[in-house]
Amino acid sequence: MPTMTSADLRVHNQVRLLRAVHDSPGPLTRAEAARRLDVGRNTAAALVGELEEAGLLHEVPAAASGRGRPTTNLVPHSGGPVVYAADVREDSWMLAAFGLGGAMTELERGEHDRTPAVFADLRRAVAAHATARLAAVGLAIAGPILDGRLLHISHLGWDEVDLDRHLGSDWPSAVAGNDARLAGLAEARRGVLRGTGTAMHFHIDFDIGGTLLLDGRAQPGAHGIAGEFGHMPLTGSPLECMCGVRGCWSLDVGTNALARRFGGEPGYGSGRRLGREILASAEAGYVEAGRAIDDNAAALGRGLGALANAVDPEAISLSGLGIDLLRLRRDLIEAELAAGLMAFRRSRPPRLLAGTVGEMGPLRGAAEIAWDAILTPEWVGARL
Amino acid sequence: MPTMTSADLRVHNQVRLLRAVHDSPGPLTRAEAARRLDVGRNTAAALVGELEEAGLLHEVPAAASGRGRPTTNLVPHSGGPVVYAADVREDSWMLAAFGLGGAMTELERGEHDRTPAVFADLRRAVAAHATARLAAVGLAIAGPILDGRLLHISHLGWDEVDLDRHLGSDWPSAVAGNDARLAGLAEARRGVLRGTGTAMHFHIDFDIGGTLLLDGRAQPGAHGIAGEFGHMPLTGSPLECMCGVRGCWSLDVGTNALARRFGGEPGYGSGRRLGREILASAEAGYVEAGRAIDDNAAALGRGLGALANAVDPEAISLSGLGIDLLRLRRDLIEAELAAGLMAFRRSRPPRLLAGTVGEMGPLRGAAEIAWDAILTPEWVGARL
DNA sequence: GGTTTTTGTTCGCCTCAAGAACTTAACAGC
DNA sequence: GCTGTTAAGTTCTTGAGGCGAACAAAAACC
Repeated sequence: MPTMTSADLRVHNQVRLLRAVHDSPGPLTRAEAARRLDVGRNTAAALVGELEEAGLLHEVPAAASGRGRPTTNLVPHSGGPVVYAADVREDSWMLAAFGLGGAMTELERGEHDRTPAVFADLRRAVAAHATARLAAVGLAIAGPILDGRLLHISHLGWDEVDLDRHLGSDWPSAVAGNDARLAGLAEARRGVLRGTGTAMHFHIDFDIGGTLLLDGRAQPGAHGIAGEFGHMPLTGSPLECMCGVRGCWSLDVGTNALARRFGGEPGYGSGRRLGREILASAEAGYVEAGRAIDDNAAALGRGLGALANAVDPEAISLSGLGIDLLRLRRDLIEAELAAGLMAFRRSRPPRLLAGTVGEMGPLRGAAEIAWDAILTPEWVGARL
Repeated sequence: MPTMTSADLRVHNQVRLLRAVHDSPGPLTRAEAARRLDVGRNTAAALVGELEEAGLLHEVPAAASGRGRPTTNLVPHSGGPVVYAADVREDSWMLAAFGLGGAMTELERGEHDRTPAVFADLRRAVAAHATARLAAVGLAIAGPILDGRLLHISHLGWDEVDLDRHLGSDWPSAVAGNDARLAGLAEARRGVLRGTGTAMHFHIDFDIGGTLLLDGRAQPGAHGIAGEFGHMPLTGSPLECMCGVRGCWSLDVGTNALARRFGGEPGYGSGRRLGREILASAEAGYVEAGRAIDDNAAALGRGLGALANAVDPEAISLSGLGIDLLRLRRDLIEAELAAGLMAFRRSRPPRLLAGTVGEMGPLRGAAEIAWDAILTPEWVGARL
């Protein structure tokens, strides 16, 4: 609970108003905003007026809907702040701009050579698209980020890659997060998990990453490296994992597990490709491939059940391969999930949902954490 | 972010002041409170004055400490609100009163016959000690509580015991929580986890219960039944658990696991007694007992490592048998914990701490949730 | 006994949101 | 096409909150 004086109230309510605009799925009218914030029409007028003055919001006449005097829609200011978000994957990257409300404009994308040189590319790209309007940069990275700085991505051979060193400090407040966590955040803010209290999201690719979502916030943990659910021994694999632990859940779920089964080489690239082929074979009816998919789905469900005992989520959403598994073997996943649930919980299992944000999940999540850095009393207050 | 008007500011700051008094480890002076809340001395005077008026706080002259005009200590009002907290265990119960700041007064305790009739006893006890000052009741129960109402305690044969039915509704705002969760909350508020951001607590008794603590709040999950970490298959046990799942961590950790090893009957009572005897034997140097303790400790550490990968806690505290295991085999627990951690995390393992609140942890935690129900703008505002 | 330090107290100032009363701009019905 | 209804916008007054400045009080220090 922060200190607050009557003067701080204005900024407090202005932030609430901006958040309402940002979070609103559709266009938000001034009258509706007043209702949502539970302030009078007069107060809303004052708030909006000052935000317009500060170049943070713009009013445009709204199409009349029904009786009554028509109102205005609250839209981003043409000169207002934007955030850039980048998604750095194992072999490619992408940079996009996001306005208030979440409108995306792709800026640039590229491949990279699997060395930290990608961050130099990114830096160049941000500089190339620099604007005075740029207010924050959000980064999604396919690996754990310790204390917001140090990357440890074993399959790329990145051992203690220092983000600060590679990115420099010429950007306004850069914030970074794990891709799976940010994908989950995107689902919680703009996808299928919107409005949930306690939820989990899992992105299934060559392995599993995930996050715990509480009231629309993705939990980072003490050092920003929470969410490695894939590296818990939930399904009894006897193998040793690249992470240094034996028996990880990820050894049984994801495209690496599929590839390994057919003698393919597990790995982020080849494993993923082979895994996709196996998925296609299974869909085409090949029995062996189908069995592999079954085992993958079963292991997924079993692990989710175990986690549900600990977390008691209202809903669990999946992305990546998880969406395919859900499409092909939902019954199996749900059966195994139930088998992993303590008996008394089986009458109220968590809802199991396919993510709706899509491939851009990490990017959208990165935009959200960047906006979170902006939509604070401090930043808005300084902007006037 | 709640709506706030200038009139709400008063209550907001009054709640902050009461919380500061409640959370302060030692006596809190008015001057120090003003600094902590970051309000002026004049404002603090006004806040305290109104709270004294409302019978929520009392000022007593403070012993002068160093230079300067002496100030007053903020202490509970002699007619102010108290909360009652009850701890209902498998065969006994206890009721106590807690004042603002956490001062405890035991009211009554008793055995029970392992049927829900205990709640009638409890109801009688609360009625017997009824006061106009009673503002809320907190309940710690040794089992999961679904949606704050339905108990499912398999080893007692309680299947869908409805708390509301057994307790009636003649109490002011009763809140209930799982005992392990509340023990963790007590550590986070008044024990070894005070001040942590992301932390976990585990109470090890005949099995394992726990909770995730974020900024001093114990996470309840969607239905209030989060925290059953003991019912995840973290250590590869082949056995079937009473909870209905195979391979639970709890099958390898806790007094039941010790008892089972020596052919004893697992169970909350006998298992616990036998487990304690084995612990004593191990301390006395008996080799077989020592091995059993070793295995228990190793399984504990291994599970904690797995969970730390997912949660990234800054600290993990233990209570119950966990304190003994930590005392006897900390090295083993830490080694196994490290082995379960992803390699890159091993340089920053979570701090592993023995809880300091003690046996009354669940009771103190129950008092905390009861006070949480009181120290809100709504309640304080209504009280004037 | 004077000085320093810390705190309590009083008073004027500025800001905020609320509420009431009024105005404006659409739609609906005849 | 006119009038009534409905929902918003606008204006002004009002009460409350916290702050800062100036002053008073009560202890310790020298």
